[in-house]
Amino acid sequence: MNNLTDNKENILNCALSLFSQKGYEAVSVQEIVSNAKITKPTLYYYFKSKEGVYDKLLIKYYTQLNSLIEKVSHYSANPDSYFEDIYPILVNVTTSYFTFAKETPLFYRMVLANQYMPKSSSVYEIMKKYHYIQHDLLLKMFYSMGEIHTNLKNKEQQLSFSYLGIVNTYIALFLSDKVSTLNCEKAKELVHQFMHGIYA
Amino acid sequence: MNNLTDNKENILNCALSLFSQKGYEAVSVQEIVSNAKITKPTLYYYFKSKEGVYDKLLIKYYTQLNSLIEKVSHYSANPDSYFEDIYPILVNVTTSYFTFAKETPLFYRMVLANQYMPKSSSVYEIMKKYHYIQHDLLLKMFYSMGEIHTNLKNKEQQLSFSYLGIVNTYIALFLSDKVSTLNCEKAKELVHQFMHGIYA
DNA sequence: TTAACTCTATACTGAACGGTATATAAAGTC
DNA sequence: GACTTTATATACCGTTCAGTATAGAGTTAA
Repeated sequence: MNNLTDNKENILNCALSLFSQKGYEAVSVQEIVSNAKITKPTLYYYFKSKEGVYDKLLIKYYTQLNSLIEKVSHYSANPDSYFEDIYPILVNVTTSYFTFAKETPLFYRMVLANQYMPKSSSVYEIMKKYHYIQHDLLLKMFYSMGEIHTNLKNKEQQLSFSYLGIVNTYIALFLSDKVSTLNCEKAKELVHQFMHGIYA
Repeated sequence: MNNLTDNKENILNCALSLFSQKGYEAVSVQEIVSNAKITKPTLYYYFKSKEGVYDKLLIKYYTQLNSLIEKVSHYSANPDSYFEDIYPILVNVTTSYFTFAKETPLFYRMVLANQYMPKSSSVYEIMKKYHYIQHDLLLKMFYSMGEIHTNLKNKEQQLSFSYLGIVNTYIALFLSDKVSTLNCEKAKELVHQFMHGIYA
């Protein structure tokens, strides 16, 4: 194997699978290279360290996720039209999350695990750089909504976190095979529940 | 140190702190015994293995959490009285979670991390025995509610998970010092939002 | 052909890992 | 006090850990 792209990608794919299944700490470099069918110095040649592998892996996937959320989370107010105001934005954001999770289930398992990663974990600081960008985007979005909708004012943070909390539980259910679909209908359902409560 | 209870408790306390901060895999037995100021054979005398420490730790705390939730999660219907039906049950359950998290913040950080623990983690099977009991209790509660309130019917699972998702995000915010209080008012606020949506 | 650069390997490093063998100290019982 | 049981230690075990030194293969340009 002498192709730069193939080797890097191969290593990242093996690392993704292993980190996703067992967590970073429990996966050894030896295990990654065994799965990738290369030797350790090759991995170190490309990535310098185990953490280097982790860093590049997170850059690769979080960049995608964050771009996706960045693209759909801009709130432009239409307070007089329910179907052109908060509702469609949240449906779009939710659908984007669902789409991403369906396309990259292994990575999304890592995203879920990262949500509550212990702060003294050896890779917390690396993870932090990428993971919380989406939080900022969502928070920004809710602050925009709070400017127009006064009953959201001063609740932006908890709404933003609650919303993401619900999205993540839906995705976790899907990834656990407890829910068979994650589509636009599900997104609408989720947003409807979030916006209007359990009776609606 | 020759007191059985003191040594066991001491070891468990050190393990709790370390597991909470760094995750099980990243904490070595040497580190635990150094913190506990004992030697390894002493730990092995009481707990047989590193996993034994983990198991006993989880039994100690999950038993408390699960009992607490068991006690307050029984739904007895009062559909004609809002303040004697779903609302107060959910407030009580939420308050119980808050109380537990405030009393045992270190352990609750572990609970949060356990929520999305990778399935091939070496301690997933141990954790699973204790962690999901609360899920079952909540699910059972929501099924009871769904028998009386037909608009909850067929949504029990996602409501149950969504509810816990929100509770956990509130607690996570508190544990991250992003929210200064977790009291009965906060619980009411959470339940109100959950039941009635973001505008209410 | 040679030199330089890129890529991949074998063999190795010292430290750390979970756990163990054995001796001894401390506590309990008769 | 003698004996038994419980509790704690020193020293050790084989394996695994992340990472490294060095050699060699392949490619390219002069």
